[in-house]
Amino acid sequence: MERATRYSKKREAILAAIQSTRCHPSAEWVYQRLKPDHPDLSLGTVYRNLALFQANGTIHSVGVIQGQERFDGDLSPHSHFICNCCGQVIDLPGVTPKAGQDRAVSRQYGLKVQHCELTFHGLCPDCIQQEPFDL
Amino acid sequence: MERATRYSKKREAILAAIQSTRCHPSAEWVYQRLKPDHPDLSLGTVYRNLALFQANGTIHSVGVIQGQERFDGDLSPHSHFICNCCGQVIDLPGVTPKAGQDRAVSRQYGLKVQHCELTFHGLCPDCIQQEPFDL
DNA sequence: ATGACTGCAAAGACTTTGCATCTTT
DNA sequence: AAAGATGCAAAGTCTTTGCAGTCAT
Repeated sequence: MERATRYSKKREAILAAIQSTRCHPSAEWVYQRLKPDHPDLSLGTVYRNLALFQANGTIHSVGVIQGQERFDGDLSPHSHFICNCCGQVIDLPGVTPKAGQDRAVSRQYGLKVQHCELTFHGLCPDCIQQEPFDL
Repeated sequence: MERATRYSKKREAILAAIQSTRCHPSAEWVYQRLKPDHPDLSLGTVYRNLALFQANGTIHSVGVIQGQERFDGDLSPHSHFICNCCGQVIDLPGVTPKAGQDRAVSRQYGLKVQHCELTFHGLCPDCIQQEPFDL
């Protein structure tokens, strides 16, 4: 038997915060973002709800970047670029893995592929500018 | 001026440990692995050397899996499958992103792509077997 | 009322770091 | 001898969790 889920104003606000930004937020970011309107919000609640959203597939994890886990509320197929310098995550709509590659891998290796992600790493426009030229 | 690097028996052993396994080890794994032969090895040294290897490109990070960062000493182009259940990382030789996609992304988005990775998530053969069938 | 949700603060897990000591060159 | 590398333990970060009080149904 699975645990029932009730309505919660803060849960709603946490999800809305994630879904209304393209910055791929961390728990701390969500907390700081909502703190002004929800002065009694606690970081523990943010973490608990992020775990819940992840478990039921409402959001995805982008992975741990510079020590903090980052989340994405956009479930449409797209890839990410992660800046090695500032940690910014940039969406790459339209960029996808080869079609059918997940099924090919499943068959070929006897795995059950549930998810596939393509990620690019490097320097974002901002950090390219700030790079020293004599290196 | 950059800092010189001297020889160190432990550094050599740490690198050898990573390069001689396909398990994509964590710092703790390397530490436990070398402890018998190097009783005075400390975890701090493992971390410091892992950071060094990563900085000079001798090893890659596979990312943080279930709380621990995992590393890969195999620099040849290949992809990874990560088990959502046990955290095991499996190499997928021959599985690669679309050719030229990194350059396309660089151009299209004004980024400087340095690295691109394709990762699959799901259940490994071991965990498929242990899955309950009535779910 | 019942069971879920939350705040708070403590605990946990992993990683980093300061400093004295030991090694390599 | 100089500068790097290490052990040890303390400190740092991010995340999880226990418990008592609060809220939704």
